[in-house]
Amino acid sequence: MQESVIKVDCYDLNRTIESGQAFHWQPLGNDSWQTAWRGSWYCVSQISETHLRIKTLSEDPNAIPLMSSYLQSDLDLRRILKTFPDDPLMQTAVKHCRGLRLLRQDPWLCLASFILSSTKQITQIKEIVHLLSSRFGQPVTKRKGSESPVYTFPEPKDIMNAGEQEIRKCKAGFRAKYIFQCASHIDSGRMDLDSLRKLTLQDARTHLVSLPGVGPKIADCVLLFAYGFDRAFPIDVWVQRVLQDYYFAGEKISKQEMNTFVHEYFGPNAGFAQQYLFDYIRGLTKKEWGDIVKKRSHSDPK
DNA sequence: TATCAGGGTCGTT
DNA sequence: AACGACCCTGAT
Repeated sequence: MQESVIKVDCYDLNRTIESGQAFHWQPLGNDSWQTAWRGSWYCVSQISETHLRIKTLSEDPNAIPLMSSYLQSDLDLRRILKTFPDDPLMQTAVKHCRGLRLLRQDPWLCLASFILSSTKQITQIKEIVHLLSSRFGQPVTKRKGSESPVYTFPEPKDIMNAGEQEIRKCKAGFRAKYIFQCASHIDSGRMDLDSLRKLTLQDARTHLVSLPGVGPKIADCVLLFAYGFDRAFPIDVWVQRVLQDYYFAGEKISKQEMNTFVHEYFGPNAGFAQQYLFDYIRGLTKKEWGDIVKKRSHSDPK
């Protein structure tokens, strides 16, 4: 067992893991989460405002640093927040999301997760990821034969061997075909996810969008949550609502204009800002959101 | 019981 | 650019 306590500044582990960017973590007590990652069991706990603890059964001497990198625990969050636009909604979101970070995930798991995400709720996405892992992944236990194991997410090869019908049985629905086809592209070498790291945002995006079942939104999620392209800005139903209702006050606008606005307005860390807006408004009632929109139209008519 | 929406994409007008 | 199809489940 390897164990290490790492110092952090303004890191909210629970909020980060539950913010709809990663789907393969399981709660283990109040402020602890476990997962199977890189073939081993891992547990991350928030032990104070300023410290996280990482435990793992991995023998890899780099296991802890790799998990730290995944957690992005040494990122200077204040520096990021300073670049956000100074409008009431954004600043309220910043207060609400205190300690929310972006993770740096594995491209394949991230890609598969967000293919599964289309018109699904976050709890459903987690369930599908869990079903796929428990049926076609590799079991990993904290102690031999004790508690119920956690499972690694299946590799593309495992998905291929399982077959589309079995993927479908994990409640994947029409997404099963896409997962299967993407696995095929990757396993055969027609798509090399690692090679995308070296590309520009636009080039990497073009490659991702060429995959079956991957459109602009899912591509942007992978670019942001796995590759760390800070300007990638996924526009899902919630963020679309924010842009339409709040920033454009109901005014009709083309996708093109919207992308231009987002890039210029939210700046170099647009993706981070997007996640804050997403996490904030997702928790609001319809009425609360309506009130915010109303207030904005009084104070700042466009 | 019926309808809607949930971190979309694809193929067709 | 707009629209239905695609699977399926929980909430209203």
